[in-house]
Amino acid sequence: MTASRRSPTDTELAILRVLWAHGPSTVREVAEEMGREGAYTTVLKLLQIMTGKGLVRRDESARTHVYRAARSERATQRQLVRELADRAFGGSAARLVMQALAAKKASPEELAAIRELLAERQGKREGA
Amino acid sequence: MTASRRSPTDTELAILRVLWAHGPSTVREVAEEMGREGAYTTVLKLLQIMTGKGLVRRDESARTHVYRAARSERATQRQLVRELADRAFGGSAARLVMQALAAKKASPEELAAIRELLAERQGKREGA
DNA sequence: ACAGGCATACGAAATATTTCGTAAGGTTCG
DNA sequence: CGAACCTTACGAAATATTTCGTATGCCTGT
Repeated sequence: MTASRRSPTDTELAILRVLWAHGPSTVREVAEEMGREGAYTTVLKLLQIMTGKGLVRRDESARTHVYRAARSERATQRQLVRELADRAFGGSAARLVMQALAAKKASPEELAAIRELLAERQGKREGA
Repeated sequence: MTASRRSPTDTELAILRVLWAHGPSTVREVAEEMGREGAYTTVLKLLQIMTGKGLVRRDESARTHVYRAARSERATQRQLVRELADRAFGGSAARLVMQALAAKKASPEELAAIRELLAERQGKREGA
């Protein structure tokens, strides 16, 4: 199973973000949302390429095609994180986490959420 | 100031990993460590380009030049994390952390270390 | 001195990514 | 219908990245 290919490029990711945020969209909607109305055909071309790569699905039932992300935002994020861990942290997500915590300030709420998640994970070992 | 440009590419990062792990190295050493002895001049070229980009520093005092990473592994990791947060997590390192924890299993020791780090960070507010 | 080995430099091909122009054809409306 | 407008398709230029071949010269050992 050749499940996952290469991760989306920068521009592809920018497009995916629009699709995740707005749901299935036409080329025009994506272009507008990206603030690049002038580059309509650029977005079109990218979406065509992304269709070829399987990053998006295309509904051609209407003349104006509608695109949607093929994979969920979450699944894609996980893949990106995994790749970064492999590329720069010797495969250790934990080390990545520690650098992430150091790299940007998180709000107290966010820290709390993380602690909760951690507690949950460790809790699993003891069957809650 | 224009401190940081674009992050290292995949191959550049692979070279940096060698330099971080082994310290200042010659082209040959880097090539061997990467298991690409056949591609000696490729590694040389990359190192030359990286020198131009400021990613590595070159000691030319001997005939055989010695290269070292210009920035620490940690600083680079932080930059990469920040970029990923911006590109795929709406700039939130906290959300990145949560996905990272979900993406790969961490050992109990690692989880403990993370919890400790978190406790420390929250502790700061109270001056411990 | 000279041959062999090894080093750097660098041009240019091979790839990959992004951008844009233009062609072709459908739709709408007066 | 026919003009104006919209759509997709797609070739090809502009960039960026990676790879390799070749030129050139230094340093060794004999």
